Amino acid sequence: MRFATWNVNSVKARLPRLLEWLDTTKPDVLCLQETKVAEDGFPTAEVGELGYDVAAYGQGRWNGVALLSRVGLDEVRKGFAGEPGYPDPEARAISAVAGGIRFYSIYVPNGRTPDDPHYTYKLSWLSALRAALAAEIDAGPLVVAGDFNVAPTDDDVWDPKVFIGSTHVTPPEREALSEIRGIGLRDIVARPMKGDHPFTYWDYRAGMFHKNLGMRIDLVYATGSVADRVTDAVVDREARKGKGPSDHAPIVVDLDG
DNA sequence: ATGCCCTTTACGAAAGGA
Repeated sequence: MRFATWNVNSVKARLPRLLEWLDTTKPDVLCLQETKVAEDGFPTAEVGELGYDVAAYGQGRWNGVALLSRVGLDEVRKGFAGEPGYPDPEARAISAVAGGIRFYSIYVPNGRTPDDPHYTYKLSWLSALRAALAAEIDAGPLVVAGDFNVAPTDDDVWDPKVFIGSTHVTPPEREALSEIRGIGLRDIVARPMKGDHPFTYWDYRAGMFHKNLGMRIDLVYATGSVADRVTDAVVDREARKGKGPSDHAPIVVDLDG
């Protein structure tokens, strides 16, 4: 089984690239973030022609998550129990069972700056996610994948000095991720196609991608029942090249069986 | 070369991203 996660930064703007990527990479399950469309605007028919079922959760202009699967999609849930909003609910989490695994596609709030109310919201959201996951960690195999908007360690940013005083690297954010792992989830670290750091995001500006100045903020957390089956995990930086890419690259994970 | 910000709504410009 092959699954993947990808922040596409608008599924409409990325549709030609998404379809080409699906056709060549052929994941069984794909977790999408920042789709930026309401459910009725999702290109369900287009991905359906490639054999994928869709579960989408969107609100239009911002956010938006989805799951694509060609091995079934059951027990779809939009959001999670106790999920905070700002103050209204935002489309940042969707989960469903596919191929015997419950997959979460999540888009963690950005936080903006450490003194911004959105930062408090980010920490609350991560805490609520941990609680929701803890309640079902024993229910079966689980994968939580997506844009966590946190670089777990200083090795996960291209220059830690640049990020002093910024979000994505603060101790409370990193502790929130550690607490999520603490309920029984393992970080499936992908191998980079280039360099020593499996970065998944590179700013569009200033040739950051071409200098490989990125961040590892897209993550795959999985229960041991899934992690023990991993045969390969890679950041597909090919998908970040060329004309009209997302600013994030997909992570592709292969499982035995 | 992989190449120097993008997407949304809305029709100009502002917001958000990380």
